[in-house]
Amino acid sequence: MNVQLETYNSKRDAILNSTLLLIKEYGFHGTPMSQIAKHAKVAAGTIYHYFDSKETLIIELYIRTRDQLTEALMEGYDQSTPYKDRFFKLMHNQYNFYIQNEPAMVFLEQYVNSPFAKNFPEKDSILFKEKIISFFESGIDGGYFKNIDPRLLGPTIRGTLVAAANFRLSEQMIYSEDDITEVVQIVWDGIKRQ
Amino acid sequence: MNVQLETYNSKRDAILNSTLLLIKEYGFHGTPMSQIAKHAKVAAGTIYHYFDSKETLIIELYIRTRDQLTEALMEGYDQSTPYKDRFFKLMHNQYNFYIQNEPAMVFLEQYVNSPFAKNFPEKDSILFKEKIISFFESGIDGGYFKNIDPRLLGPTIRGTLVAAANFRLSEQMIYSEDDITEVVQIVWDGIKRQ
DNA sequence: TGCGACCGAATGAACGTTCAATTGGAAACT
DNA sequence: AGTTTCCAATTGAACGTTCATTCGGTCGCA
Repeated sequence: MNVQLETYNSKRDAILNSTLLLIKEYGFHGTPMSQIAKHAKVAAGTIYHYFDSKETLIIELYIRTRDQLTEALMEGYDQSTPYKDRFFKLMHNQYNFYIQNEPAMVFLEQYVNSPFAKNFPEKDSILFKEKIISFFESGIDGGYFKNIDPRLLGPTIRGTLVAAANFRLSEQMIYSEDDITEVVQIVWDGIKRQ
Repeated sequence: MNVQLETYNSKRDAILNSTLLLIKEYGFHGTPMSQIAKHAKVAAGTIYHYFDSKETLIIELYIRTRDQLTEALMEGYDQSTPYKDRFFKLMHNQYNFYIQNEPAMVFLEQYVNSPFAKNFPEKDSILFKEKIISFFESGIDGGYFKNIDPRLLGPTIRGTLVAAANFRLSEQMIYSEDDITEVVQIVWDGIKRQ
């Protein structure tokens, strides 16, 4: 049953995976549908069985990738642990996701800076954003953070983690838990109440 | 003489300016040469009098924009003032540049995440990067900063400032000097020796 | 008169998308 | 159980459009 479901989706997934890899390598405009088809080992027409157009293909790839990031973020989240531990856990998860999924990180960064992002309202992820924002708000209310607009915190943290992950990856460094902690410490020290 | 020089370059500049604005709006693949020509009020063929191809046009636009950022960064830099003041001055300048040149910021962000950046060696700007890195090194040696790999500091700071500038701009906020200082303070507190 | 700046229609390649045809496998029927 | 029916999945050649680039020609100035 599960196997059947996977079989059913296998081509769709292959198309999405190929799109992710090729876009990381050649960018949006540098990856024709024909190349995606070839890489995914399907015919060009097959892509249009699963996606209306190249644009919706990319938007659906964004949704899938963003959801993967969300899931990775939440892994091991434990409401009962101290706030600072939860914060560090979230940061570690995010940084690890970037390091372990370079194509996903590159794609997300390209996407958010592209016109696609403007033309596509985020819909359901708004709920997630509100969860994150309320998490920051409780950090401010609890006296852990400076009194910063909580909507500013998300992008700021993302900016730092992405920059650090990019650097680690481009330098081909073997990363360790110490590395990660060093970067997360920069974020924490930056926004914590002094 | 200067006037003649400006006249000589006016179409070239118009092409570069139009490219910047259109790419911010529609992205790389969304701005055809014909549209650039129309916006710059020149014929399509004229672009090829100044640039070999669309790719070199974009690369030269990157060089010009990056040099504008560099110049803005260095404005009012005074070697004789205290280190912390110089650091804050640099951060203010960078943040102000982003806020006041949104198309430039968006373009730079798109560019660094695009395949162009990989295929084009940076050449001369390496000198500038080394200046920045040695500035950070002296911050570490002087005991102001944590002992972080100085090559990590540049991108990390850029990530924070870009994220903050993006947020300010997207929220249509009137920004004030206090705003800027708040963001710079996050950067400073993050990397300073505790 | 010569030359660089400039024009814009023409060119041809590349691309996203379509579609008529084929396959395969599951239900419906005998 | 075998046969037919049916439709979703898949194919890849073909289509029409878009786009970067070219090129023959005009203009204006030295």
